[in-house]
Amino acid sequence: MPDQPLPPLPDFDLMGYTPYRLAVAAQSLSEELAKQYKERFGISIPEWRVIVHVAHSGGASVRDIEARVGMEKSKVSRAATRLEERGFVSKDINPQDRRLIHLSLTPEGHALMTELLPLAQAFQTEVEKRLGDTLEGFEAGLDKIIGDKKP
Amino acid sequence: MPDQPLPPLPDFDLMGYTPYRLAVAAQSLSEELAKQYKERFGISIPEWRVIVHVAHSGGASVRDIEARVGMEKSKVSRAATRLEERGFVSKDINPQDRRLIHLSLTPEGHALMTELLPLAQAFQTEVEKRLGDTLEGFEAGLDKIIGDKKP
DNA sequence: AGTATTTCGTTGCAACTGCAACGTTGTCAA
DNA sequence: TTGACAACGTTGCAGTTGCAACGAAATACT
Repeated sequence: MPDQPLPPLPDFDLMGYTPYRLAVAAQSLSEELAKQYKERFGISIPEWRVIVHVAHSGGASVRDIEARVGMEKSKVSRAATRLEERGFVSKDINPQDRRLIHLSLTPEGHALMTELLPLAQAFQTEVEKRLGDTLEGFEAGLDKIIGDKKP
Repeated sequence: MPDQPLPPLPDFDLMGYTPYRLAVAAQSLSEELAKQYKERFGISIPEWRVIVHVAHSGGASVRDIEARVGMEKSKVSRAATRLEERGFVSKDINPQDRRLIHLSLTPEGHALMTELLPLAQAFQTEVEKRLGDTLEGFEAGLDKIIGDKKP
């Protein structure tokens, strides 16, 4: 007696599933980018995000980065520690509120960013070129997924 | 003597950086989806990807999934082991090539997918609705980033 | 004032990850 | 056939992750 009593499943193609496709695309792009500065500067993705935000904001607390960049605070904390150990950022307590840690670029960190940022910009340009005329629609879609987070 | 000798950095906004935005969007969508079946079925993302591919292909080897889904083979292996321990898939050695492990759904796994897939489909529909008229351009952009992988 | 509550950053812990090394099995060629 | 080589899946290991718990510091409440 054959076991055919199971009703067929709805046919579901993972390769056409948007959340999956999005995850694959993100991983692909992230790895491609990370590879560049990982092997050249020894900077991981969390460290990259922290230092870029510090550079852009000109000094921020762990909580700032947690909120703006959407990283776990422990992740931020450990990334900041590694960056400090390497001499790229300094961690100072905020005298006004001594719970806060003020992260800022050291001269070495500044020098690092001077090398790193043009590289990142070039990658952005290359991505835009690859997206071609779909760029606009693509970015619009990203906006809709991310939602507005501009306080 | 003030320390102003540092040349200003190119102003770089992480929030407008496509690779970063893509990563955030992917994480957001993945977490939103994973939350549903994680707390209801105790299935992690790697497990989800494996079992969906097994269900769709009607049986696959670890290597198949590694190639098609883009997961590390050790990750596939461990996810498959967990799924087997929970009774959702069975791992049998392929008699033709005894190096290969044939993963297939158990009746319990089939039942799980019967519950899970409609949920996933509903999420897809919701995402499409959220993307609205940007859906087409967005998917086209994903295609350009992922590259064609349809053997 | 003094006390409770909240916020901030760090740390302990268990789970997960990627990578290399391994044993097993199959393939190829001498 | 035999031996070298490649493919497959698992496992050991070190590094990373998220979560909860923690101490220190600030704020709110009485």
